[in-house]
Amino acid sequence: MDYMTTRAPSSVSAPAPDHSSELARLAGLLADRTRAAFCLALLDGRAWTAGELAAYARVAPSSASEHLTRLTEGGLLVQRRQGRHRYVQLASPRVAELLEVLTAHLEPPAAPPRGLRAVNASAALARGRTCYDHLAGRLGVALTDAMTERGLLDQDGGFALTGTGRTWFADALGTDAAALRAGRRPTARGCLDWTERRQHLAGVAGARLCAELLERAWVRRVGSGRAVRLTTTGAGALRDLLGLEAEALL
Amino acid sequence: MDYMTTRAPSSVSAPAPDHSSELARLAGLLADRTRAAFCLALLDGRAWTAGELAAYARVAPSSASEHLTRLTEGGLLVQRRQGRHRYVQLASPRVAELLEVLTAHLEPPAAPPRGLRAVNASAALARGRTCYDHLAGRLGVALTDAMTERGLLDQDGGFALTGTGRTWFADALGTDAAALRAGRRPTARGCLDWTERRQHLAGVAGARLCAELLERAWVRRVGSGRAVRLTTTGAGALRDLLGLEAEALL
DNA sequence: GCCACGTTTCGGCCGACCCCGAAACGAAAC
DNA sequence: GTTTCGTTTCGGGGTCGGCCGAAACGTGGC
Repeated sequence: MDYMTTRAPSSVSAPAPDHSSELARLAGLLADRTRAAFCLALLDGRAWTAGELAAYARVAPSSASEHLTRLTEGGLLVQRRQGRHRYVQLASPRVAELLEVLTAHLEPPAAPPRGLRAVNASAALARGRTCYDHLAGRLGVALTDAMTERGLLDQDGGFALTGTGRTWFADALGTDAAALRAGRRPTARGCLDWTERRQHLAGVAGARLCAELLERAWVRRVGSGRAVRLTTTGAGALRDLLGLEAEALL
Repeated sequence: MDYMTTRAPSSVSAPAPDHSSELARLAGLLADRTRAAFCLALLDGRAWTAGELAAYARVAPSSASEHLTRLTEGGLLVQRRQGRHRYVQLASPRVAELLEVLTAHLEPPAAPPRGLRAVNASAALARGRTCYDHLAGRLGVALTDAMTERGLLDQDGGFALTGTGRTWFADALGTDAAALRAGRRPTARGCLDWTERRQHLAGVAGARLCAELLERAWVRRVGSGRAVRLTTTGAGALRDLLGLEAEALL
């Protein structure tokens, strides 16, 4: 095996032990159409049953079961057994972020939706939806823009909540600064919106905002999917709080 | 959480056309030990020849060639043919970011380096190195910390350059605000350092900082790898500019 | 022109793994 | 108890893709 000893970039240290194997293993979890479909579906932040995912991805329940075991043992999903159901969910916001970064590298969607039902569904998703645990779609981007205009967010030098942004979270939403710095998760970060091709607010702040708006019924889930919709009271409240004119999102 | 008790996701639209196939295809590019090793090696930001990578990953040149073709056609690498050499490089900062996010999810390295040469090499890397086009290791983290203490960076509400940070870049480094907002690449973002387990400065600002320090010979590459080292003039200059006490990094 | 050498193409071998259906398991419903 | 139904395990078939060596290609050096 002479090629092993041929003129190598000799001083370039060892090939990072099995860092490469680890990376390959992680990527391999997503390197299958069915498993990728599972993860993208789970990106809505909710827990799905094994059967639901099997039907969604159009594979036999047995295949779905094996895939879920792999994804769980690989650390991407967590599961909870309840009666005769197996519920799975993304393991953490970090996994959601990983999926976001990967999908941001994909080609823009080529095929427009076909059929009336599909058109309606995709229109609802484009208007507003959850992205793991924060808000996305036109609603998410509009909120992010309004916060930026008000000086609550800084998108100019990166992506961060400003000082006034932190006091706004405390005063308007009752989320104080300590709650915004929970664990290692970043307080605020941008998440690329795949319908708007713009950034919207993610991180702890994005999650708190989403939870609070749902709690106050300013935003409501529509259907059983991840689509959400602004309520009329929500529109009024957000106009007061952020100067957001959002009639188009009702 | 009530959303966990769901029914069949019948109305949850189509399984996102072949978004899942696309994701699987992308992940598949990295789902191989050899290709992953190539990409991690290329994360130093430089161009490698096919033969160098083959020797590095300990595979036959023929195998390396096929892998490189796949990675290039998959969009992760770009190549340039020069004489009888084929130089490859990461396709963009976005690819570097993708690799960073993925490696951040890996287990912390289990095996400590063995052998004197390996220990020296890994010590040099831990002290300072390039991470694609910006600085990492203790040097990168120390710079980031100093900038944060001086109020040039905001790591509290996310990760962003402050107003004073932008003027600092203009005054101290001659990089004006326009140059910091080049294209869609974020001005500043955090990049998780895999030796320090802390964030260091990446994005356009991180790249400009690294380029400028190399240009002024405040930092110099050591060996042929990605390790870098602070020079004595550099230590003095950075003490003046940032109050950075960095004798340990010389 | 001829050789050296980095790279590529091709054929063949082999292991990994994705799919399914059949059967078993276990919890809930009756 | 029996039935129903979601899930899991197992075996088998087929494909995909990794690896290599041998030979061809093409550039640069002599």
